[in-house]
Amino acid sequence: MRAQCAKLSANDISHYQTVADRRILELEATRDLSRIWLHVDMDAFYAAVETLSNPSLKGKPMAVGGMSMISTANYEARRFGVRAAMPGFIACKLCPELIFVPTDFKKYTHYSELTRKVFEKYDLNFLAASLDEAYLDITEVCKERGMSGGEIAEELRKGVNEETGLTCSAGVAPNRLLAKVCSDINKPNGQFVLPNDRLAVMTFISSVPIRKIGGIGKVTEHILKDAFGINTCEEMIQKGGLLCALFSHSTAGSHCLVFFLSVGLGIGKTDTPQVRSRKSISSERTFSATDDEALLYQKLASPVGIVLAADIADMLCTDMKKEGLCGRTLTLKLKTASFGFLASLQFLLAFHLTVEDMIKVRRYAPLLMDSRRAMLCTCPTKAGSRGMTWTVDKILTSCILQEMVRSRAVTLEKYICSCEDILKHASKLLKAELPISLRLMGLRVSHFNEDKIGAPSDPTQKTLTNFIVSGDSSSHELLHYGIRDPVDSNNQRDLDVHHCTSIDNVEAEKTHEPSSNKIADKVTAKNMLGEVSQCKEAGLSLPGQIEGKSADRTNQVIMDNEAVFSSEQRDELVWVDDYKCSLCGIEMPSNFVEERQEHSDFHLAERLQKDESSIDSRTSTLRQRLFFIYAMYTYIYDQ
DNA sequence: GCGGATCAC
DNA sequence: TATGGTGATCCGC
Repeated sequence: MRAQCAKLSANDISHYQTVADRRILELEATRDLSRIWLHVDMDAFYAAVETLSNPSLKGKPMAVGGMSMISTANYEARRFGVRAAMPGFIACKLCPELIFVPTDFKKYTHYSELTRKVFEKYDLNFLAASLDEAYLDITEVCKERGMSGGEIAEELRKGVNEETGLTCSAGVAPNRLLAKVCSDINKPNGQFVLPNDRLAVMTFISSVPIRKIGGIGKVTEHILKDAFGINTCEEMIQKGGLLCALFSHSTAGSHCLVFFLSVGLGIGKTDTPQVRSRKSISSERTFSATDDEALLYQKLASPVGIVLAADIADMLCTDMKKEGLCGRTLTLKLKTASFGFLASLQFLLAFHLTVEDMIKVRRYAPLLMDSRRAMLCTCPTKAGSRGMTWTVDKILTSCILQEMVRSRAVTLEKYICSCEDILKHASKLLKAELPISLRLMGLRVSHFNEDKIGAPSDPTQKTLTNFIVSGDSSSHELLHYGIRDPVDSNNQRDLDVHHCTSIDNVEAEKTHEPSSNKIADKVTAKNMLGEVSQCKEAGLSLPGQIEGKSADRTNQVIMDNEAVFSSEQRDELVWVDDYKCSLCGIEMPSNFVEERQEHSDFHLAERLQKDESSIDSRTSTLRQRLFFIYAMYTYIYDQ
């Protein structure tokens, strides 16, 4: 975005500034100062509830959660820097005295209900944002009782305290966006009132840091700061021209111009939306990374007879039954083990990576993670290619250490809710990903039965599969092209897996390295030093030890390899009669452009694999093989 | 409709 | 030793 900013001419900027100014005027015209909204936020809710049921915790630093993750911490613990969403073992280091209390949602739900009974007295249609937060439209109650927003807030907070013994904070403002910001100002056990006055709102919002705004998270904050120099809401307006030039004009979304400008103006929603029904239901578990297929299947569902608590499909099914839901889209979520640090280190050392290169590595990381897919897949993550500015630090953390999340979904013809159905389709989704090493799996069902209400679709219209199978279609031969119901594509998948077994050698080969690069390898200082010295032995040059082997030379080698691949092997695939693959005989019409490309890639991958093993037997220093793998991925990625 | 990404709590 | 779980939404195919 910075680059795009730089490209703008003075003319462009003044043009966009005009457009932005017009938008600002339009938005200003929509400003609604007629409502009074109140945002209530319970203070350290879970921690406070736990203290209530165990008063001996009072005054001591305490956190709700475990060694893996903390949900919330009381104010004593916060003084040490302990925060929600912090891993427990880190919190321990910050505060060795810290007391841990496991989460108990039953308790929190109970107290949440008590608070909501109080909220109801002020707004029957209040919006519950979570167990411990709610928005109330107190316009009417203020009028009826002739009280100010501040007075109502005082009374409500007192009521909550009497009812529960807990304290809360409140913000009163003309809209929800502002009310939320306000409730944070005098936290804990305090309140802040922003009057329904345009000047007051503008003065208030001008100095608010953008991160305080709901919807602006870590990433958006970083983009706005880094690319536009926007730190406060006021600057949203000042840099309106730039924002206008680079953000979409769509009317919704937290990443659109209208949203950013309204934040700058302190404009937010004032309506009471109708209660929205849920759109999906899911269950997921984190576990210690494994690539054991039986174990992975077992995480989805235990073998018959053995019921484990951590059975994802069963948990989901139970929840669905509770809510009486049936859905027809099933999504499998996967979190792969973190990208091996040692593997990354080898890349760094081998290629003297610049920042640019590191971005590439991140792009290739998913390919490296999963060599089988890498050969067929042409879609690595695009995150690194969006022109975001990356600090070296950011790259190191996200490129090397960040785990990768994927999802795979099917939409079925029938609505499902039984554990068997969920499991059947989930297993197929998982099967297509094997082999893989995972540390999390999750299942989500969406596209519920009720979704249809109000949808313009014609229930009598047949699906494509039905259309073909039922014989309405005159082109029965379509079936001969291998078009199947995706749900029933097991055979095809099996074929892929079979074809790809040879490719797994890339991965298998790694285990023959002097020290293995297995995913989720433990990284210790000792380990790392050992690895570096082994890199040396294997002929890898290290920074500062480079003679003729400069980064340029490295690039040259890669480019040479690329050139060879492109000229010789790219065109060797011939479609006989423009129809049949000369290598394996598979039939594919010429208009299946992408499918054909993928098919060629597959044969290419096969070929590369063979080449690599022959090189491996001839010479093969670690360095050479890294070159080879790098070039291979580069080529496939570019394809 | 799918998959990645972001966000809230 | 060790960095969660649930749900929503948006964007670009």
